[in-house]
Amino acid sequence: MSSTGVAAQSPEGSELVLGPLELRLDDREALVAGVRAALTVREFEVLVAMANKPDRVITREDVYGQVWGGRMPHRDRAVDVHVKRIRSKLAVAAPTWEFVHTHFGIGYRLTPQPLEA
Amino acid sequence: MSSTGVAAQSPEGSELVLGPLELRLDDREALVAGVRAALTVREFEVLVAMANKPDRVITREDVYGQVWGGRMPHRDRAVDVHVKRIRSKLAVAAPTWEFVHTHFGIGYRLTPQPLEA
DNA sequence: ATTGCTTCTTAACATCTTCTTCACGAGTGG
DNA sequence: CCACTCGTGAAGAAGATGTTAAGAAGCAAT
Repeated sequence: MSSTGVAAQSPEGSELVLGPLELRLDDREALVAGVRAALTVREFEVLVAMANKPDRVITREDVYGQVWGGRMPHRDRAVDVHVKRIRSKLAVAAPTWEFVHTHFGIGYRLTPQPLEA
Repeated sequence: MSSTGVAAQSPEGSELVLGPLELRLDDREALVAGVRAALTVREFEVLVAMANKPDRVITREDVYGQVWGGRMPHRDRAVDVHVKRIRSKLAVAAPTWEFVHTHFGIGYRLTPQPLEA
């Protein structure tokens, strides 16, 4: 666990907090503004992979390696599809926030950001 | 927002209270909205295992360890079957409440919750 | 020990969820 | 304009969970 960024420990166990986002690692549960996000196991793992480098760009290959293990097959879209579902579910729980940002040709970046100034 | 799912310990006999759910540990008796739920010993123990971590996800392995002891055999369904019966009996006593929630691929979570939001 | 009753376990089948992949359209940058 | 990347919806397969039933195992009373 040599993660960078804003990590926090809870009495219940290890827990990652990023703005309104709360990731309970032992329960594999994600809360957004206190609301359960109902992520699947894979979705949660993808989100955690990004959360381990908060506010930093992470490549698909990197995410794939952390979640699926091994090398990502050429043109595999698994990460994209999971990111899409993560976005949808987080948007339901916190419609005024943006979380996952796309970096074209590179990967994604997890940065909680209020929509509309 | 957070007026449901309040856990409490009684100083008198040991007793767990979760919303309309009341677990009398000494008597091994479960009351739902004041009504006796007539759980069997195993059912009661499974329910207590979940009640020890209210509103938190608990794995089948964890439940199994607490109730049966030792490691859960691969593909064992005992926990599931007991959860099913617990659900049925609690539903009889409190038809408008949901208690045990499934976390796919992980386990269960005990959170008293009124139906029909 | 035997009977009668309750509870537990296991198995089998039914249903649901999730993961993966495909396809196509939209977006991006040269 | 072209090649590539990404967003998105849908469908099938694999796997997990729900559900029911039957028999085994416990248990109390005889």
